[in-house]
Amino acid sequence: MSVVTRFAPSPTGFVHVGSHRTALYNYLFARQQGGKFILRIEDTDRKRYVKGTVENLLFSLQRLGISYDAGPGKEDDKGPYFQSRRIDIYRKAVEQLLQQGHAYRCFCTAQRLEELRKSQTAQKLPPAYDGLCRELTLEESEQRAQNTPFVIRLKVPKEGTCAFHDLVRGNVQIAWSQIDDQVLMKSDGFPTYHLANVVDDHFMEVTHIIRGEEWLPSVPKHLHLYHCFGWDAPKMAHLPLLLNPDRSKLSKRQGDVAIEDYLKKGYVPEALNNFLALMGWNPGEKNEIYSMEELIAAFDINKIVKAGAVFDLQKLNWMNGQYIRNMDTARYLKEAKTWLHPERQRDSRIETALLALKTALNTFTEIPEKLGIFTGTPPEANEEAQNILNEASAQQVFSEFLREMDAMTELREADFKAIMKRVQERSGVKGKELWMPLRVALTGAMHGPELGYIAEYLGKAEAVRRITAHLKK
RNA sequence: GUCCCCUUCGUUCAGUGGUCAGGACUCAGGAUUUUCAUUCCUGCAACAGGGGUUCGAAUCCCCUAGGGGAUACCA
Repeated sequence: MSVVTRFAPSPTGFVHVGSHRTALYNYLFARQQGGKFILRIEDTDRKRYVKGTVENLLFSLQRLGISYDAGPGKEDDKGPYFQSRRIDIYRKAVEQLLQQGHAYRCFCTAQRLEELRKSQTAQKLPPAYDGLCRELTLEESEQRAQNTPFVIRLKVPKEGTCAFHDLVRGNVQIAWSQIDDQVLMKSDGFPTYHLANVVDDHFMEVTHIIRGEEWLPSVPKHLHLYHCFGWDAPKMAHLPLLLNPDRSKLSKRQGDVAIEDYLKKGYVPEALNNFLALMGWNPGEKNEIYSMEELIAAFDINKIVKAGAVFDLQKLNWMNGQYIRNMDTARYLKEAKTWLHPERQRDSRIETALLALKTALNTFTEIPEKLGIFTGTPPEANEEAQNILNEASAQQVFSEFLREMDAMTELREADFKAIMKRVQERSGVKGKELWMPLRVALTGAMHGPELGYIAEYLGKAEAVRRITAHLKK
């Protein structure tokens, strides 16, 4: 049977990086196995629905290059892929459960449940439904349903343990006594996650459920549902969580958690994928830079790590820098320009400056700041730099350089080395003593990108002007 | 509280009974470079603790501690 995985987010906000990693793993596994990857929107909680998040989600997936074979906008005979449009399917399913005695209507009010929970907590008992409505006869239940609001609960076994195998965790056992009679259908007629998820995964023929670790404790409920329906359960893999530096669940309080935040900050989509893929799994080789194709080829679901991983910005930054440096020039220039002020974008020489910065960037956001050395007015040379300017050899370099300039119509980076070579020969000055005076004269600083780029960016006239300014009569 | 999961350098990932416990990021030092950055080299740095099992444990078992997750008519 061919593999089918799914990513099933709920549209309640931004796309969390952990959520994206889940999507990525599902995608990698499906692609590697030559299977199908589907996207399903779990919008069964009308209270939590946030407008625009579906669009946002689709956009994020697209930006990061994760394509799905079926899902919103790509319907097939297994759809629709919005749970809110599948309500009839869930109702039919839960009716079957009801008729077969696997589920029951519960008429308990929210108030009673609240009190129940309070008293249980006071007695240090685990809060759980006490089963008041569990033994109602179908007849009675149907009668009361006429004029009383109700939910439908799953009749969970009372004794024994639920043992199952997880692709990441191995064998796991949970006592049935720990499992509450889960609500399957809310009083508003919408299903809960547990019901909708199981029903959809079955009808969409999902073979592997790859999702976050927070779902591990509800596996018994799901397995019981499959059992009641008489369906085979998919294989499961519960992924370790992404963590804050203090090892709590990665949250907004301690930094950016939304994919779009990182996109906005100038991170390269490929780098984001590469980095996230390596949080919780690693091919175990020296190289850590992987294209999507390489990730697909190398991915091994059996080698997913069990422990949670701290989201390490330092490494992301490094990796992003790698992607920027390895980017082909055309794409680099195109992307880099989007980080410029509109007026700078019209600057005909800006590419020269951008090219010089390519090795100096970890993220594109650093561009405006690092561009300063090209576009800004040079700072007053500090004492150390001033000393360099005052050297007799510096003066010689200046005049020789100026003389070179006389012969040129324009100043090109490509010619710069040759020019300097001639200046060196004529002046007899070389090495640092040759270059530093020019650097200081041109930029006011002792450090910066390659001088040739700076010179070309400035242009002949401006370069000459700056050097002349430091020439002593 | 209860249940479940987890525990190798600061971070991340290798290592599934015999390894000098390895790689990557960070950091430090060095080389290259006109400087910075890049690149390259070197180095610092870990098996949570305690019991077993075994000739031999990071690797298997138990306990403890710590961390995380779940305990909703949210997902």
